[in-house]
Amino acid sequence: MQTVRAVHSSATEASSPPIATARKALITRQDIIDAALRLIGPHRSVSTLSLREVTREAGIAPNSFYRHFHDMDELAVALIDMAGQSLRQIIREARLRVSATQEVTRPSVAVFMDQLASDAKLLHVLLCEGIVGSDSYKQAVERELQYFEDELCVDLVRLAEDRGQQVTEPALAAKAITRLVFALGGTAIEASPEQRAAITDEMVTMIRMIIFGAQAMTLTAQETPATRAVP
Amino acid sequence: MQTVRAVHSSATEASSPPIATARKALITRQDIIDAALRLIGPHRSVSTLSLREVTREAGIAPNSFYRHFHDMDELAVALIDMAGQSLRQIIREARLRVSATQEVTRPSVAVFMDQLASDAKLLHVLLCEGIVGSDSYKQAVERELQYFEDELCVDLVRLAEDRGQQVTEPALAAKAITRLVFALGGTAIEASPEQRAAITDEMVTMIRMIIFGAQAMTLTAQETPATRAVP
DNA sequence: CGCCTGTCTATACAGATGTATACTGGCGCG
DNA sequence: CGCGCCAGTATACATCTGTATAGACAGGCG
Repeated sequence: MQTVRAVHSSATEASSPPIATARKALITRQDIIDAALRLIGPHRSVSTLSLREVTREAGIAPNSFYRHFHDMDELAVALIDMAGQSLRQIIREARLRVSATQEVTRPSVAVFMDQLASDAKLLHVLLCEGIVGSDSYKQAVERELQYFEDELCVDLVRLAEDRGQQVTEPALAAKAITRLVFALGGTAIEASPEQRAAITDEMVTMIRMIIFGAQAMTLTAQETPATRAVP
Repeated sequence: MQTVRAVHSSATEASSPPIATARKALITRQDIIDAALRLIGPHRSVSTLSLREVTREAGIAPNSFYRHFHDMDELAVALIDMAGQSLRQIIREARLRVSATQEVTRPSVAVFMDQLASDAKLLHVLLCEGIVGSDSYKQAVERELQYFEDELCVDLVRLAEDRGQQVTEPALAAKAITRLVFALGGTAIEASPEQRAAITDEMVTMIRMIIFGAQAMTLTAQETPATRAVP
C-alpha cells in the first residue's frame, strides 16, 4: 500500500556524474498548488491535506514547502483565491453567452455547470472551506460569494428594467440564487453527465421561481404582511 | 493542556474497596456519541475527528471504543442519524406552531433557527458531511434532506390548495427551499443573535420569493418557454 | 579562481494516530 | 464456592505528522 520510493540507493548512484541526490531544478508556488489540487477530491478538503502529503505529490522534500509557503493555511488561501478567479471567469463567460441570446437563466446556469465539470476541484474548494475550514478561510470564501452576488444583483435589476418591471430586494434575490446554485453545485460535482443535466434543468426552474417571485412580490409589498395572503 | 485524569492513584484508593485502576463502570454508545458531539465545532467536522481524540474526551481507553463501534465511520453514521431525528423534530414543532397561526413561512423559519441555535452541533454535522465526508456519509445526509423535502412538498401543495391556487413543481420548490435554508443555516451557526435575526428575515423573504414564484409560474407554464418573457 | 548566497535535500526527533496483544477485575452461572 | 465471560485497561508497535538542523549543489559576484 506504500508507494515505494527509490531513496537510499546507497552509494552506487546510476546517473552519469557521482551526484548524490537528483534535485528538482526549480520549484514554483504553482507546482505545489497543482500538487494540492491533484490531491483534493470529493472526499478531501484542503484543510485535511497534510504538508508531507502535498510535498510527496509534488515530488519534493517536505522542507522545501517552507521556501514557498509559510503555512498550509497560506496554501489554502491561495487555492481559495484561485477558485475565486475561476468564479469570475464564469461570470464573464456567462455574460458573453447571455448577450448573444434572449434567455438569461439557462445559459448562465449552463456556463456554471460546464465550469463545474472542468474546474471541479476549485469549486469544491469554495464549497468545502465555506463550511469547514478556519475563520480566515470562511472569510475568503464569503468574499468571493459576495462578489458573485453583487454581479448577479446588477444583472437582475437591469433584466427587470429592460422589461419595464421591478424587483423587490434584488440583493436578496441574488443571494438566494447564489447560495442555491452553490449548494446544488456541491451535490453535482460527483454526478454523472446525465445527472448533471437533470440538475441543470432543476436549477433553471428554481432560479426562475426566485426571479418570478421577486417580481411578483412587488405587487404585494406595499401592504403590511398580515393584510394579504402571505404564506 | 492535557486533562489530568485520576488514574493510577496508587494503592491508596479513596473509594470504599481497594480498587487498583479506577475504570469506567459502564460505557454506552451514547457516552461516546456525546463526547464526539462535544468535540465537533465550527471548524471540526466529524470526518476529521480521530478515534483517540474521541476516547480521550469520553475519558476512556482508546481500545474501549471498539467495544461499541467497529469504525469511526460507524460513529459518524450514528451522528448523522441523530441529526436526522433532530431535523424531524424541527418539522414536527414547526407544524405545531404553524397550525396555531395563519402565517407559515416565518414560524417555520423561526423554529428552524431556534433549533439551529440549540442543536448547532447536530445540524452542523449534516451540513459538513453532505459536502466533505465519504460516500456513505453523503448518502445518509441526502436521505435526511430528502425526508425534509418530502414533508415540505406536501405542505406547499396543501397551502396552495387552501387558497385555491396551484403550484408548479412543488417538489422542486421544496427542494429549493430546503437547500437554501440549509446553505444559509450553515453560515448562521456561528453568527451572533442579531445576525441570526437578520438572516432569519432574509430567509423568510427568500422563501416567499420561491413560493410566490412557484405560484406565479403556473400562469406562464402552459406556453413554450421561448414565446414569453422567460428570464 | 574562490566564496557567498539561495534553493533543494537528508536525517532526525518528538508527538499523534490506529490497532494488536495481553492483562485485570467484577458479574452471573454452574 | 469456583470459574468463565465480558467490559474495561495498559502496553506496544508501526506509521504518519510537522519541523529543526545540517549538508550539497548551482550560479552570481569579487
